[in-house]
Amino acid sequence: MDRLLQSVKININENIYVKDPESSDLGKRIIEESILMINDMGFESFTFKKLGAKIGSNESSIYRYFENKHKLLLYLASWYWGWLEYQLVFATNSISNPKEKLEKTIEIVTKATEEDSSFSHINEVLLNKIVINEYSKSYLTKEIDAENKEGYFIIYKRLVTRISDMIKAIDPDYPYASSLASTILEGSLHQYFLRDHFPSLTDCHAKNAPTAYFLNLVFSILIPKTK
Amino acid sequence: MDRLLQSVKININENIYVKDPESSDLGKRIIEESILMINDMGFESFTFKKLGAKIGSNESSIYRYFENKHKLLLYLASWYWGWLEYQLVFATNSISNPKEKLEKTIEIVTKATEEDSSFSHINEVLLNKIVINEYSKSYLTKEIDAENKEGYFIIYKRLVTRISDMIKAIDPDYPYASSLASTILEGSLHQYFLRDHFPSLTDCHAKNAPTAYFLNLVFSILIPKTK
DNA sequence: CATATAATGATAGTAATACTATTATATTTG
DNA sequence: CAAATATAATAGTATTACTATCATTATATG
Repeated sequence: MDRLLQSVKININENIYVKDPESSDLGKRIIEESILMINDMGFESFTFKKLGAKIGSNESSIYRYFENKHKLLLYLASWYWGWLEYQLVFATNSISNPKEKLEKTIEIVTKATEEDSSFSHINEVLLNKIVINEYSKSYLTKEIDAENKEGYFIIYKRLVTRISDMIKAIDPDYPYASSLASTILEGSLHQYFLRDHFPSLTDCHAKNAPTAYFLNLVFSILIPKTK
Repeated sequence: MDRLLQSVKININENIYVKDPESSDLGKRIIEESILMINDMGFESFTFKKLGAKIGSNESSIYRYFENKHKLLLYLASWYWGWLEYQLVFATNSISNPKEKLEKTIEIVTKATEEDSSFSHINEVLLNKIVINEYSKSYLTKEIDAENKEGYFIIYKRLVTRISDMIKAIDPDYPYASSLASTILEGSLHQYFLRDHFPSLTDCHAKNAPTAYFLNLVFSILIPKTK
């Protein structure tokens, strides 16, 4: 990744945290270790008490950063989507050809995650796994409408909207640009999950196969004329 | 729905329950009321204690039917997918034209659920809502591989395979039949969720719009020649 | 450099959850 | 009617998800 990112901070809705974890060493350790732990033991088994023990800190100290583990998950997910959005904008900004631009976008949002050394306390590869396995749980709740109103999902929504806009730029008459955009993002996570746990339900077995699947899918729909 | 269903029992893996809830009045009340409660309060807030209070029974009695609420969710989901599979097979069995057959299938698995009077203690409309909002939680767990091995997801997998086979029947050269089939099933649930909570991320606002979206998607991919 | 302020840590406590175990009481069936 | 089975009632446990209070340790500022 470009060194430009080293001076970039992913901007996350301030209401998600009590105290910005980027603002202190303890905060960064909370983020760093929670990624490892949630990936290891799953979100259900993960607790602030266990996290405290692991980072040699106290449960009560962690509560000064996040109200609860749900909010921590929202933070991690927002960070991930913000990071992905940055990569997307950075890589596609200079592309003027709409088809090429969408191609590059699909590639970026569906490819296997690679480590980014710009954020030393965040393991992007594991964070991607967390998003695959846990992201749905952050919005499949009874509080969804209230939390959406609070803006806890803006980054994700902005990402979908960006992709939707690119689809419209290619085919203004296609009536399902938003649905297709959300299908790409959500569907990509799902294909990776299937690959690992229900291999018979997917054809995405090779590295970056989801990219090939979605490229084929999207451009079969949008540009059947050029076939 | 056809009266044939009245003599049909949805067959669910016996390891999901301790005692078959279909085998007693209390069992049926557990299923009936748990659907209402999970729909009302969400799976997280739902407990066997609350369910017991609601049906005028005891927490410990419910544990004689299901080990825990996770297993109950697996049961409800299996029942839903089994019910949907039955409808699908019933409605498409006599269709010999592969394209028509897949069309009918997409229609059935993506359309809004309607009440089926054949199973008086099960509210299919609410059960569909539960599947939309909670199904992912049943497999996004650390126990997924063990539970998959136990066969807790066979009905769902069989459904995806059926759709995948129909796709292959239309285009044997399309290399992503399984991925496309899983995208239809999972994507349909997701579009309904978006419609209710993130309307800007979907174009599926009208009744049964997901059906139109997926019909267009699938047949743009599979039969671009006939366009 | 002293001291105020903020950050962190330690300890305790609570209500609820997700159970298990035991015993009592109905209900069914042979 | 007796035996077996199903259900209900009660109690108990470890863990979770916090809240509250107070002590200690950094750090910042005057």
